[in-house]
Amino acid sequence: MHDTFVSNPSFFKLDATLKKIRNYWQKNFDAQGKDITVDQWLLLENLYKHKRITHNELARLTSKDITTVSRIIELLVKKELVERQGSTDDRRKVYVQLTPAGVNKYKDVRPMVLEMRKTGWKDLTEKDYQELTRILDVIYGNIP
Amino acid sequence: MHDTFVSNPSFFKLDATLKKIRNYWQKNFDAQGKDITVDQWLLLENLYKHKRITHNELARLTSKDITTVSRIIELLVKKELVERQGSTDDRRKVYVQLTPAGVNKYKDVRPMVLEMRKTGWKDLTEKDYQELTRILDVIYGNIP
DNA sequence: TAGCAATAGTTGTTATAGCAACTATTTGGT
DNA sequence: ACCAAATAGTTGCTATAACAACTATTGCTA
Repeated sequence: MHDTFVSNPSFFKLDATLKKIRNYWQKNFDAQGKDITVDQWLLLENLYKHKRITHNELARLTSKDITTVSRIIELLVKKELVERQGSTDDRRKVYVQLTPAGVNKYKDVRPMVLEMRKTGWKDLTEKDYQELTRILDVIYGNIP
Repeated sequence: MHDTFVSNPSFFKLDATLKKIRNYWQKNFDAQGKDITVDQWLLLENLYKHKRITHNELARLTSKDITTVSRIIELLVKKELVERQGSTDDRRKVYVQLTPAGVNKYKDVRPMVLEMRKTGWKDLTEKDYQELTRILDVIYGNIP
């Protein structure tokens, strides 16, 4: 734990990298006329995987605030990619799931996402991936 | 470049880690009554280092959109931590620098930031830092 | 079982992010 | 010298992020 990295801008580098990725994804979505944002895509991905979940679970799965999830879902409902269903057993809960159009959107966009991930990882190895994962997990766990 | 990581959510992990750090920093700023946001701090840091620079340079240094910089500077000016000066040689340019109160704020907040960086890097080595830096730099460079 | 705490979700507000459109200047090519 | 292109910055708009306050339920406990 020397000053060399205590004073170094790792936060800045994480932020800059993430913005670069996010902008690249968004530009590609726009260029292909996908009419979707990066974060809307992340929710679609989780809804495809989990079929039918509450706002709360979706927030936990995506590391998003529940208010943010609520508003993104609102936009996805307007686009008719997602539908909400009030729970009958616990009337506080609202379940969310993809519409058929939402499933199509997922299948339509997914190949692009895989390609873009490949682009980001060019010249990096499986070991690099594991190292990145490990280091980020430690940092995440260190923070109270 | 196997499917194991092409399909894995590295974007998500970066995003989640960054949010964790950002929220931790902000909570600490608030708890100590620093009356400043994380991104405002990043600008202060750069202004302290570079003394007197334009919005444009600040945007480049921080990986922020120039419109975002313009608005954050506006808030810092309202807090009287920063002052703007129109350039005389090129009248499109606006130079920005810390006020004496801004310098004090920087010196007041900096020890907290160093402590929080230490917390994030607990149990990690200098080599880990270099690995993270290397991997993020490669990803950054891969993206057009 | 009455009442209070906890939980799920929405709404309001402020900040950051990025694009488009705009003004004001400066630069470059002819 | 003139006009088009480029540059610096601001403003308007939409989306994401987070906190606080609020409603509507459900669970817990005295």
